[in-house]
This record gives sequence, structure tokens and C-alpha cells, in this order.
Amino acid sequence: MADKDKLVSRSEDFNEWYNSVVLRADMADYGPVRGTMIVKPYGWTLWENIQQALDQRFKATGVQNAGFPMFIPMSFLQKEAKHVEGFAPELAVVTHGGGQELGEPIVVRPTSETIIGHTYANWIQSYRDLPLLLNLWNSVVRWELRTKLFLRTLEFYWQEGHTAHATAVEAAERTRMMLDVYADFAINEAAVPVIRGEKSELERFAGANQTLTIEAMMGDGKALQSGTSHNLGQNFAKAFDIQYLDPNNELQYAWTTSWGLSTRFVGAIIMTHGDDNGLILPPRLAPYQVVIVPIYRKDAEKTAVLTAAQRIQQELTDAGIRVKMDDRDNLTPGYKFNDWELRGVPARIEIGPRDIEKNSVALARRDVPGRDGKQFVSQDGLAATVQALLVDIQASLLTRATQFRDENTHDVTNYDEFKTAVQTGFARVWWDGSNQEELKVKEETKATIRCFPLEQPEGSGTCFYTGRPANKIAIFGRAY
RNA sequence: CGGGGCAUGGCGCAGCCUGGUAGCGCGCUUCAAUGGGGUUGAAGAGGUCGUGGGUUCGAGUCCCGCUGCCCCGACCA
Repeated sequence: MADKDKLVSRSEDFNEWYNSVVLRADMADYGPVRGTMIVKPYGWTLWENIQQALDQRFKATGVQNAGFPMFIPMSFLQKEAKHVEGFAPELAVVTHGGGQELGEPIVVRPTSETIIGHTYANWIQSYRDLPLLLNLWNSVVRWELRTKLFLRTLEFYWQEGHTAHATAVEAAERTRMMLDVYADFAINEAAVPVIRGEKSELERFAGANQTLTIEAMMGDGKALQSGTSHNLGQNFAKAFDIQYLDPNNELQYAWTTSWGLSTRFVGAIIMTHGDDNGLILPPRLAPYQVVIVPIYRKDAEKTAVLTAAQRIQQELTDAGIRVKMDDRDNLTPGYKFNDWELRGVPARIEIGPRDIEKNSVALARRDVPGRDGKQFVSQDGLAATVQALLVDIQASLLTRATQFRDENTHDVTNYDEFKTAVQTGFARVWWDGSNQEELKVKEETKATIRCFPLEQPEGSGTCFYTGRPANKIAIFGRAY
């Protein structure tokens, strides 16, 4: 294997590993404007599979999809004080249109709470109009200066759900329900173990009363906020006048929520499962679950091998497996093996003249590198064999990632241990600090409160930082 | 926004100091062999050297302006 073709190892330079793997696996490319991203078909298919898994879960809870404008009047942003304060620095503002200077500048949506608030105010008159449950699949723009493909780009794709409810309790339930949807998706579709928790006041969404989050640990021990669900209380209802008449004919403000998950999650999958050979995609979301590499020398062999390979492709496709046949004629099998491993295809079938004779194929699993992951199996019942293997790979990925996270999460009781823990992973601590103290910790260690886990232990303890009695546990980590 | 660097075929770079007809690797095209872990050989295609000005008989190379991008620091999903 030529050195120049090898990836930088993750331990050597995780950042460089990530960048080259994204480019070389054909997931994405850089756009011509600084900070923009072009998602290539392979990356976009992965995103489509994510979309599909989420979309059906949303719809199962009564949510409908809709489309809203990307342009929002500047004045809308200014109606919710904290919201505008949070987003002002990263807005893209349109000042000219059709060759004319605009009377009021228009912003490109950084998120749609304001235009949703404006619209919901018109749509909602009565308690009979509630709950109102919409979701948008769109892209938003936030003027980021430091960019990284999928993780932080000037424009990114996501979904944003927006709901309005008659009561505080209902809104709180919805906020939690969508968090659970995200967690279920992350764990069971992406095999990304996540911690459900609540954000600290400092990390909360601009304009929310409560932000719930799923936090994942990447392969370098850093945290990635992978999805968020916000309880907006009556903040936006009051700013935009979303009122309804209740059954007693009394005017009430509605309670709203919003929740989002972005193409950032693609980055989460890459950094959770990848190894030094490239991506490892979870079978349930992988664009191709199996790649077939035919092997032959002479023309006579070629015909026989390709015929068998095509038959197998058809059998697997009929069984509902996503299959790619790599019949490129100008590349050697060895090259193809490495290529598809880099791209993270969960399983590979090699079929050559020897297999034709023996009615077998070589079946390799991506999560076990090298020859250890390769076995020779019968062509009979191959679809079932592959199905079972994919299920097994999916489960192994989750187990492995969960183990990694737990091994790199440490319960610590003093600042020195804390500093060591957040070098390589998460620190789980009793916390009773103020906002100022939280900022101080961030300054001194670069670690932030990722969340207060929803699952809290019984009892209380001593804050590792202030020494005061504390009644809640926080997870700290360095974050993307 | 503050500090540093870079700009030359699709990509990565050399050439600049010391001015004289633009080169290397990868990739791409064609052909042949090869093919069970990153395969060879041969023949090709492809560049107004980021941009505007200046110096000079002559500028990729020297000088000045502009623009863009990358890296490092403060904000973010």
C-alpha cells in the first residue's frame, strides 16, 4: 500500500483525518464562497436516509411538513429581545433587490421561530386550532467564520419543528417527546449513543425557557450536540401575539416549542464510527449496505463471474438490501476494497472464479478490518446471511461506541481530576456553580457543561468546583 | 474582527532569491498486459502563472495597489 494513499491516523491528527475522509469518501466538497458546502450524492443519500428515519417518526406524532420563506423581515428578528441578541452577530442581511435598495433590510433565516410566530398569530384564533404541529425541511444561514464540513458551515440543511399548544404542560411534553424521538433515532438508526439532558442557562437557545439536548462523544473524546428541543414558553407567543380563545371565551397566549437536527449529524456518524481506514456507516442509514466486487482474469471468467454477481445483486435487492455493484474495469480488486472501506460500506461481497466453482462468496464486514472480518459463505441463502450480518454490524457499532464513551467518561470530585478527564472525554460532576463560575471553568479548561442528564442519581453531593452542596450532576466536555 | 501565510493545468507542488519561449507528481483519455488487499508499460489531452498598474528590449520571477483563500486566536448547531 502506497503511503501517500493512506489516511492520516485518527490518533495522529483527528482533524486532518476528518477533513480528508469527508472529501475522499465523496461525501462533500467546498463551495466557492468561503464557508459553504457542496453535499455530493453519496453524502446526500446518507442525509436522505436520516431524513426518512426522522420524518416517519415526526409524522407518527402528528406532525405535518410545510415550507416557509427563507427571507424574513429584519423587524421580526427584533421582536424577541434575547433571540435577536443571540443571532444578530451571525445574520446574513439582504439590502438590495432588483437593483434597488430595500426600504427594510431582509434577513436570510438563521432559524424560523420569528416568521413562524408571525404566521401562527394569524392562524390561531381558538383552542380548537391547537395544537399546531409543523416541521420544515430547509436550509438556514448563520455567518460562521470558522468552518468545517458538516459540522460548521455558513449554510446548513436541517429540519426545524415548530409547535403551538394550549397549555404549558402540553408544550413541555412535546419538548420532551421530540427529544426522545431524536434519542431513539440516534441510538437505533445511527448507532450513536447519546446522553439526553438539559442545557445550562448559558448554553440555552436564544429565546427559550428550556433547551433539551442529545449529546454524543466523538472518536477524539470531544462532545457533539447532535439535536436540540426547546421549550419556548410564551416568549414568542407574547412577542408575536399568538393568542387564542379558550373554552371559557378568555384570551390566552399559546405555548410554543421548536426542535431541530441538522446535517451536523452526518459529522456525528463519521466521527463516532470511523476508523483509520475511513468511514464506517451504520447499516440502517448507509447509502449502500453491501458492495459487490467481481474478480476475474480472462474474458471467459469475466462472463461467468459477472453473471453470478448480477444474480446475487438481484437476490439481495429483492430482499430489500441496498447493493452496489462495482464493475469498474480499470481498477484492481485491491483498490476497490480500500476504496469502499474508505467510504464506509458496512459489508462487501467478493466473487471470483474460485467461488463460482465452490458456490461460495467472500463476505467481509467493515467493522472488523483485514482478513479477520472476512469469511467464505455459501451462495445459497446469501440474502439471509447478509441480512443477519447487517443486523450484527449495526448492533456491534452501538456497543463499541457506547463502550468507548463510558470508558472515557469519568466521575470526578476535584478540579485536578476534572482537568485530566476533559482532556480525553467527559467529566461527570456534582455542580452548583453560577454562570460566572461556569464561564471561568470554560476559560481555564475549554470544557463546558454539555448537559444536566435527565437521569439524575438519588441524593446530593459536593460541587467539584465551588465546594458547595450540590443537588445535580452535570456532564462537562470540550465541544465541537 | 486581530496576527501569520499562500495564490502557477482538475488536485498537490517546483520554478521567483540571481528576469530570457512553463515543469514535476497525482488524476484524466486511448491501447496493451495485469486482476483474491491501493498493478504496470506506452502514447496523448490539458496552463492568457488571481487581478490592475509600474520597471525592463523582455516579467510566473522585481516594485506598488486590489481581491480571494487557508491557518492561528474571540462567537456558534
